[in-house]
Amino acid sequence: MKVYITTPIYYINAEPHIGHAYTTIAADTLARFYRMAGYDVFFLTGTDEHGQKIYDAAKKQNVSIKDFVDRNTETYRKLWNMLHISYTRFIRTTELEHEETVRNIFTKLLQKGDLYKDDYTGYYCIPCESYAIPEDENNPLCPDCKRPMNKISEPSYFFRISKYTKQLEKYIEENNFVKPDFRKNEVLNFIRSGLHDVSITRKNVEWGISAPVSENYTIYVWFDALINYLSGIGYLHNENLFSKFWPPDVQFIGKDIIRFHHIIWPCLLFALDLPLPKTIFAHGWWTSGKDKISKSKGNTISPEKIIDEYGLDALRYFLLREVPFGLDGEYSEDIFKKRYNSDLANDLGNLVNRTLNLVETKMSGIIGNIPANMEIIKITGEVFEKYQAKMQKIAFSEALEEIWRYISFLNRFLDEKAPWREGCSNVEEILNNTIYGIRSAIIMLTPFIPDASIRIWQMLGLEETPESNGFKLLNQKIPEGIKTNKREIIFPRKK
RNA sequence: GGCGGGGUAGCUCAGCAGGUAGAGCAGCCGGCUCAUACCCGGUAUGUCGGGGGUUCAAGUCCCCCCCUCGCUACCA
Repeated sequence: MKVYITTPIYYINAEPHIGHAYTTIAADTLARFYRMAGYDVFFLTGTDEHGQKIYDAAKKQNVSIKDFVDRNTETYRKLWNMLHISYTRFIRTTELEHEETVRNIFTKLLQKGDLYKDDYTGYYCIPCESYAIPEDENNPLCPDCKRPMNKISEPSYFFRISKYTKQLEKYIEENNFVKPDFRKNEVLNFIRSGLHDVSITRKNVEWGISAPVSENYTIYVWFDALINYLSGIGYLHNENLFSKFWPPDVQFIGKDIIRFHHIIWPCLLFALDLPLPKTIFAHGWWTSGKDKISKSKGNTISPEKIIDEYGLDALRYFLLREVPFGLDGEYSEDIFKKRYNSDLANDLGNLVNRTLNLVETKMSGIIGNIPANMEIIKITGEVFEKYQAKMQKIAFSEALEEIWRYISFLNRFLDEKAPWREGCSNVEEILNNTIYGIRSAIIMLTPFIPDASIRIWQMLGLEETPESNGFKLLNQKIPEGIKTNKREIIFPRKK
C-alpha cells in the first residue's frame, strides 16, 4: 500500500507566504494520515528555480545566480522545518538529475512527433517584460499597465496537446482527477472549446534548461517545473522507486495553476504513456478584507507571526478547520482567535486539563486498569470510520468536525458522570473511559496537530508517540498503571 | 456576451427523491463548579433574493427578473 503526494514546487522569486504554507500543511497532514494508516508514503515538495524573473532578480541584487537560488530555496526549506513538514524529498529544478530528465523527455516527445516547430505569436509588453493578451487586438494595450504592446513572432517548439483533447476529456469525465467537483465543469468547458498547442521553448530567456536541439533555446519554465513530479520520484533514474510510487495519488495545487495541472500536465503524461494522477486538488485563497492576500496590497499574513503568538499547531488547525478545503477563506486576527479559543482552548484543551486534574486528585495520577466500556468503544469506532472517510476524500474541515463532535461528547460524558461528586463510587471507571476517549481523539488529531498531540500524549504518560503505532492503536486498551505527568496548559485562552 | 456556482437565523453555512426550516459560533436564561471565568442544559430570531406558475402541499420542481462569485489559454 503506497501513497504519493505532491505540492507544487514554489517559485523562489517570491518570499513564502501563508498560501505556500497552506498548500504544504495540507499535503503534510494527508501524508501523516496515510503514514498512520500504514501506507508507504512518498511526499514530494521543492522549489522552481528557472526563469527570466529569477535571473533578473539575481542581477538586480548583484549576486551570482547560483548564490541567489541557493539562498532563496533555503528560505523555503527553513519555513517547512518550522512548520514541521514531513516531506520525503525536497526537489530543486536546478538539480542535475532533474535537468537531465527534462531534456530526455523533450527528446522523447520530439522523436514521437508530439513536439513540432512553428512560429509563436503573441503580444509583448516591453515595460512589463511579459506576454499577455490584450483585450482589443486592433488596439493592443497591456492589461496591466495599459501601454501599447508589441506583436512579436518567433520560432518555438510546440507541444501538441490538441492531440490528446478527447482522451483528456474522457479521463476527466470518468475519474476523480479534478477536485473539488465544481472545478470539473470549468476544466471540461475549457477542453471542449478546443485545446491549442502550447509553446514550450523560449529564445530570449537565458536562465533555464537548454533544449536538446541545435538551436539556442531554453525550455519554458512551466514545462520544466511540471516534470519535477516525475524526476522527483526517479523517473528515468531510479526505476525501483518510480515504479513503486507512480502515479501520484493526490497532488495539491492552488487554484491559480489549474490550467497547467489539469490540462498540460496530463497531456504530457499521455504523451509519455504514463498513468495519470488519481486526484489533483485545487484549493482556494486566503483573503483578508476581501482582497487576495498579496505583498503589493500589504495585507500579507505572516505564518511566523501567528506561530509566535499562538503556536504552530494553532495555525495548522485553523487553516484546515476554518474553511472547507477548496473554497476561499477569510482570515482576520479576530476570526483566528475565536476559532482558537472555542475549539482548542475551551473544548480540547480544557477537556484534557480537567481530566488530568481529576486523575491527579482522585487517583494519585495513576490511570487505573479498568478497560473502556463497550459504549465508548463503539462510539469511538464510529467516529473513526467517519473521520477516515472524510480524510480519504480530502475533506479536512469535515474530518475535524467529526473529531470535535467526539470531544463534545467526552465533555458531556464527564459532566453527566460527575466523578468529582462526594461519594461517587466508580471514579476510576469514569476517568479511564475519558482517558481512552482523549487518547483516541489525540490519535486522530495527530496528522493535524502533531506537536500538541505529542505533548498531550506525554502528559497522559503514554509510551512512544501517537504516530509510532498509527491508527491500529485505537483498538488497543491502555496499559495498566500508567502514571500521568505534570500538567500544563497546551492552548492557553487568549483575551 | 457564453458557460457554471451562489443568494436560508447577527456571522459562517447545511438542508433541495417537495410535506409548514437546521448546525456551529455569537446572544440570552439556567445548572454545575473537576477544569483554561471552563463545561453542561435550555432558548429567541428567519416574509428561505424578488415576482409568477405547477401541486392538496415548494428554500426544495418550472419560467422571468435582480444581485453576487468563478471560468472564458501560455506571469511563475
